[in-house]
Parts: sequence; C-alpha cells; structure tokens
Amino acid sequence: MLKIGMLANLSRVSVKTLRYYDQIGLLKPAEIDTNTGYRYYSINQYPRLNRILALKDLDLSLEQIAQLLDEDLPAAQLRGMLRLKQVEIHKRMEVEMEKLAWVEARLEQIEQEDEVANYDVVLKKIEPSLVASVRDMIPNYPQQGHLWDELETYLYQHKINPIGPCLTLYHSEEPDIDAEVCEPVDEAPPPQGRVKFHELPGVESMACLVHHGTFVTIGESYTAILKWIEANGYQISGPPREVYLQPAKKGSQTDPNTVTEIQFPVEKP
Amino acid sequence: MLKIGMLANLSRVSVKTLRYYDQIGLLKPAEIDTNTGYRYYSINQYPRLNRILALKDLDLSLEQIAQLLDEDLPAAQLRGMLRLKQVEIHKRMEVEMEKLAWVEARLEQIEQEDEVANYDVVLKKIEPSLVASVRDMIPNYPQQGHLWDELETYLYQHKINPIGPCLTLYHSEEPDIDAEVCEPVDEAPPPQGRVKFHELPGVESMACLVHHGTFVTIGESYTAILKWIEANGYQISGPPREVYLQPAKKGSQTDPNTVTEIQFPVEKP
DNA sequence: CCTTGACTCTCCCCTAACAAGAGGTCGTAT
DNA sequence: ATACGACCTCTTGTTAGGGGAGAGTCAAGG
Repeated sequence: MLKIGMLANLSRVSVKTLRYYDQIGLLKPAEIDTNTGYRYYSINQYPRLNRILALKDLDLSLEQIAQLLDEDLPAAQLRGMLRLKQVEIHKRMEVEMEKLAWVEARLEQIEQEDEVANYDVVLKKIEPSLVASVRDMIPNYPQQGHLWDELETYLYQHKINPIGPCLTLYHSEEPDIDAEVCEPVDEAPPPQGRVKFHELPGVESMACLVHHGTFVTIGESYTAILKWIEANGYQISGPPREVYLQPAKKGSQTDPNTVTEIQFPVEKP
Repeated sequence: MLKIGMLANLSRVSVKTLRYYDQIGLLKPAEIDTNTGYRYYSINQYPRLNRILALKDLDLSLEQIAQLLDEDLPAAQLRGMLRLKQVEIHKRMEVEMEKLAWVEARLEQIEQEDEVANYDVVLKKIEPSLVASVRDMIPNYPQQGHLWDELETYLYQHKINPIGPCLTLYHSEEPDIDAEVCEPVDEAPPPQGRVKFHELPGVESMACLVHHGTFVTIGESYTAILKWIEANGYQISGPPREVYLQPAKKGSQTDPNTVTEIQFPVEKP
C-alpha cells in the first residue's frame, strides 16, 4: 500500500492531481482509512494511472478517459476513436500551419518596410442575406454614386428600411467596372425597373480587412489584402465586396473617420 | 453609434463576448447611457476589435492583447513577439507530430493483432538519485538473485533503509548480461566490498512501460516498448532500467500481481 | 514518552474566456 | 397600450487542477 505522496513520486504527477482523480472517480484509492481519511493506493493501480496519463497526452478529457477505461473498451471502438483523433490532429496541424504562414507574412512585411502596418486580415464565415440591388457598368469607382441614388430613392418610395450596412459587389475590375450596389433588406417585394431583389450567397471563408480613413487611400488596403491572400496560399473564389460600415452621409468620400470593410471570398487551391 | 447587437453582427462575435471585453477593459464602448446602461460603440472601434480577433487567432491571451494594443507597439517589439510565436508554433507542431506517431503506432498494432494491447508507454523526466548498488555479469536474468542477497545483507547490517523502489540497470544484453542491482538511499556511507554508492544520472526523457504480471511474460512488454521507441522515431540513449514497484518478497517471480516498470532513456536522433 | 518535521486531510478560493439562464428594463412598431 | 425583441446585471458553470489555511497523522530521534 502506497501513501499518496509515494504514488505521486513514482508517477510524477502531483498529489493535488491524484486527489482530484479520486474526487471525480477516475482513480479511487484501493483503501481509505476511515479514521484519518488517508488514501492508500495499491501498486496494482499504477498501470491504470499510466493509461490515464497516456490518454491524457492525446488531449482526451478526463471524462472520456473514465468512460473508456470503465467500459473495458472493445478493440473496434478504440480503433474508431483513434481514427477520429488522427483526423483531429491533422486538422490542428493545418490550423497551426496557417498561423505560421500568417506570422511569417507579417514578419516579412515588417522586415521590408520596417514599420507596423495597420492591416489585420481576419477570416470569417458570412451567412447568406437578402439584398435589394442595382447593377451596372461604371467608368470609375466614384461613379457608383448615381447607382446609390437610384437604389435609395426606390427604397424610400417603397418605405423599405435597410437592416444592415450597405455594400458594393465588384463583378469585374478596372477599367470596365461591373458594380452592384446592395442594401440588405428582410423581405422581397416585387422587383421593378433596375432594382432587383435576390439572395447574396453565404461564404464559407471570407478574408476581411478593415480600411479606416478616406477612400483616397483605399488602394493600399486592397494591396495589403491581396498580398495577404497570396502569402497565405489562398485563391480568390468570387467577387469582392466593399462594406460601408457607417450610415451613408454626404462628404463621406473624404471623411477621415470612414470605416470600410473589404471582403474577398477565398478558398484553398 | 452602434448598439451591442449590431456590432456583434458585424464582427461575428457574440454579445456575451463584447460585454466580457468591456468588463476586462479590452474594448470599452465609446459611450454608455448612464440611465439605461446601454453600451454604444463607435464604428471607429471596429478596427480595434478586428485586431483583437486577429491576435486572438494567434493564441495570445486577452491580457497580452490588451498590453500590445495599449502600448501602441513599436515595430521592434512586435517583431520580437512574432518571432517568439513562430518558435512556439513550431514546437506545438512537433508535439502534434509526436501524438500522430503515437496514434498511428497504436492503430497499426490494432490492425495487425486485432486486439488491444495492455501497453501504455509514457515519457517522463527522471531526476538523478543516489543509490547503493552491486554490479556483476550474470548468465541469465533470474540469476540476479544473489546480487540482491549481497546488497540487502549489506544494507541490513549497516542499518540503511531504502527510500524508494529498487531497480536493476542492464548495462549489456544477453547472453553476457552486465547487471547492476540498485537500492535508492539518502546518504552515502563509505563503500565496502562490491557494494558501491553513486548517483544515478537523471534522464530528460525516459520511455516507461508498466508490466503487470509475472516475470514469465515480461519479454512481451520489452518487445512492445522497443517497438514503440522505433515507431515513434526515438533512439535508445542509455542502459534500460527495471523498477520493481512493490516491496520485494519471496515468490514474487511468479506472483501475478507483480508490477514492474521498464524504462528506456531515449532521445530524438 | 515527547517532540519535531514531514505528510496528509478537508475546505475554500482562483484560474481563462466566455456560455447559459434568471429576472428585470428599454425601445419601437403596431 | 401592448407585444416583442434587444438589452441590462448578476449568478453559476465549464477544465484540470494550483495555492494556501488550519488541523490532524506518521515515523524517527532524543
């Protein structure tokens, strides 16, 4: 019979841990002195403790370990579990790889320019949403103003209120810009004229970057996010969006407090 | 000004999270209505929230993020931090690789033998310890009995009590076994005859496997741990140890409750 | 037999980053 | 006026234990 400290020494786990395992029923001492409360372990419990430690190294929770050990696991079930673990570990490795790519891209950027950029690209999942939109070819970016006028007028006349920030989709690039200006709405009235209602598709992984400042410098943010996409081994998989995060007002083209989110749907090649 | 739910929608984080960030001072709302307690965020806080999310993806703690953001980080410091992260991620990847190797080795074993082995190899760090020992060549393993007799008699005569489980070191294998039987002690009296006192070196990583049962079947356990060492890409880096985890008694050679730990010092090649 | 020091016991509070839920207030649309 | 959703605070729970207080226990030495 071993006292708790002795078993702790042998197995290199802390006394606290052993007491905790007793508490949750994962490893009950073979005997407890009813007078003193002292825990006495049998050396035969050592193999069980060892299994616990081995399974814990695989990031199983103590609850899962308890189940496995008490069910006297059949080979098939254990095999299934290991397979799952294998997949899980692979996934975690991929995630780590992505982080590494992120860090390396940032480091490279700092080395080259010796200053901290304001760019923080984040991947998000975007849900599908219903929008009212007007789409047309425009000669240059600022010219989308009249598309907005058209859309807003229509919505105003039909007393429809947008339910989120408005955005522009760019279906093609310069010099022939195919732009679609959108306002999210909650229900679709019959379309009319050039105003269409349709569902904007959801995007599994959307690379997002927030541009903070006037539109004059938005090109730099585009450069940054495109560099990021390339550096992290992604591919653009759809038309980019420009989300205007504050309520539209006159003069916002040059307002230094303007906040715009640039979004590119991406996927691993 | 955005209400909390609006910001939550934009950034895809939960309202709970935003409230929590307020509570810990990481992202205070631009304004709080003193009557109602409603939080109002400025859209200008959106970039900060984005930075927070980006840094969180790198497994920085919220406290670290708060420091970084409030110190208005100089490029040099950020670079240092990223370097550290890089190393950290590499390390985690290695750990994951090891787990993967472990899982794969186990799967292979199950495939081949279609049953669950009782073998659980664990890596531990072993501290140096002082031992009294007798070392000699023996013709076969059971013949170490008289070495034990010699050692025990000596200790008994000198009234020295062992302070832990006894063990055998095997400096060479069959057929010419160079065995050293050891009892851990706390202080070294002058050596005498064949009994030596010395320090058993600590081992950074010791592969340990518990054999539960009579010595007759211990060979299988050796096979198992050696297979494990090979499958996980380790190399043996010193003489193996056999630790006898219960107090010695007569007949323990065939006692089915005997518990023995086999230890191999290992290192990555 | 007594003391000393090392062990051990229980009990309570603490961690990080939120989630869940109770119970109450606020805002706005009908 | 009322309903409903959004929002508030507060409490509790999550994992796998760590830290420490205060009290009891064990074994050895004098």
